[in-house]
Amino acid sequence: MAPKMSTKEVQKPRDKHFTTILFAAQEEFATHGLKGARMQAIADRAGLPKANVHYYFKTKVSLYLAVLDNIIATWDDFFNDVSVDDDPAIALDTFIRAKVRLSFENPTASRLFANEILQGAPYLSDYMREVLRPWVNNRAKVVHEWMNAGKMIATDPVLLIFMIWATTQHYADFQAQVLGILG
Amino acid sequence: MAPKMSTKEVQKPRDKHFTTILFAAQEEFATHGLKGARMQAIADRAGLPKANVHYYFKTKVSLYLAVLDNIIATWDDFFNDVSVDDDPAIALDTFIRAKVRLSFENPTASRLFANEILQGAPYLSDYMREVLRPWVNNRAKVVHEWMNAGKMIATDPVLLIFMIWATTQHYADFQAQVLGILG
DNA sequence: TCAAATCTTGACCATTTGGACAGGTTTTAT
DNA sequence: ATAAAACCTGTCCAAATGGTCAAGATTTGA
Repeated sequence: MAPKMSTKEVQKPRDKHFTTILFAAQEEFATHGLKGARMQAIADRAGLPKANVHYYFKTKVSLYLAVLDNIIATWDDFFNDVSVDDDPAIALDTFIRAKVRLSFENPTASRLFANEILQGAPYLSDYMREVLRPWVNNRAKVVHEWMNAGKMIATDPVLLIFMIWATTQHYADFQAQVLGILG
Repeated sequence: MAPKMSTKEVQKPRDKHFTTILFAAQEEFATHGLKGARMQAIADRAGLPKANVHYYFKTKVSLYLAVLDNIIATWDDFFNDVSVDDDPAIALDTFIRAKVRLSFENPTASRLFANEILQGAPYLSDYMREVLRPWVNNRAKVVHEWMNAGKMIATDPVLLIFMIWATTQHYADFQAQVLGILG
């Protein structure tokens, strides 16, 4: 897979196009999915000849993986923002705010991630099992403490997290629908 | 566009394949979108030769439109289930139950519809403006009455409807994620 | 019964698409 | 300065894809 962009590195001027392509690909994949995306369309979005895109990313799948990798890196940073040792109220508040901010700042990434999951996460199954699942269980523990302290009505913590996730995700994903109906 | 399947008609035995293809296409389009869907894959799902699919639906776009049309017909029935004159509590309850039921009974349709909206609803814009928007405003009125009666905390009724929509939609759309994380 | 209408499908075609590649240009290191 | 490394891109190609078609099979109606 392509060089990691996740942790900030001294970015050689020549790598400029690398980032450009990554973003162009993110939009194309988010709109049309892996199969629907066209390398030519990605090249056009990036303002580069198609052959140049292929210089940076050998195949369409490797480009797709690089985009996913990039998104996950962003989200990892966000996941680490909240600690289990925090006050439950603060942790939950931080979670909601961070999720809303991410969904609005980078709706394309949210959409692409959603699309991948809608297909059964074929390229993310390992990540799902090893990273996302433990993280949710970890967050759920915090919520559970909160309930035990009598600070909120008892309910399934995991389901609560999913409800928050769903609501914020929805606003990122359904911009067009919301705008169309709310005017 | 192809013959309406929405309202039940006496279904000639020869139209059997018509429905089969419609369902196969719904799944393929829901998974891969319009561009990503392959006519051959739809034919395979339907257990028919590709040429036979083209006999019933001239082009991929016309098949896509027929699928959308079919989904909208189902949802229209559901929209009409709730009346403005109902007691607000009952209306809201009915809305939630109907939406949850629909999302679970036919998650593929929900997903396909979501996918279409994610791309700015290019094939649904008229429907969005003329049907979906007035309907939401209509539902919002019911919720508003409820608030005025002091039966619930005051908030934006339209936003409330979207929150309900988002939560139920999410469970339909993200089956894979939920299963992967909840086990 | 039998001809018209409808349905079925293998074979085929034009276009699109992902990707290879050679030859050229620019940057980097010494 | 200069050679090696990295980058750029026009051109090409094999495979995939949406769609056509003609010839045959089946159903329908009178």
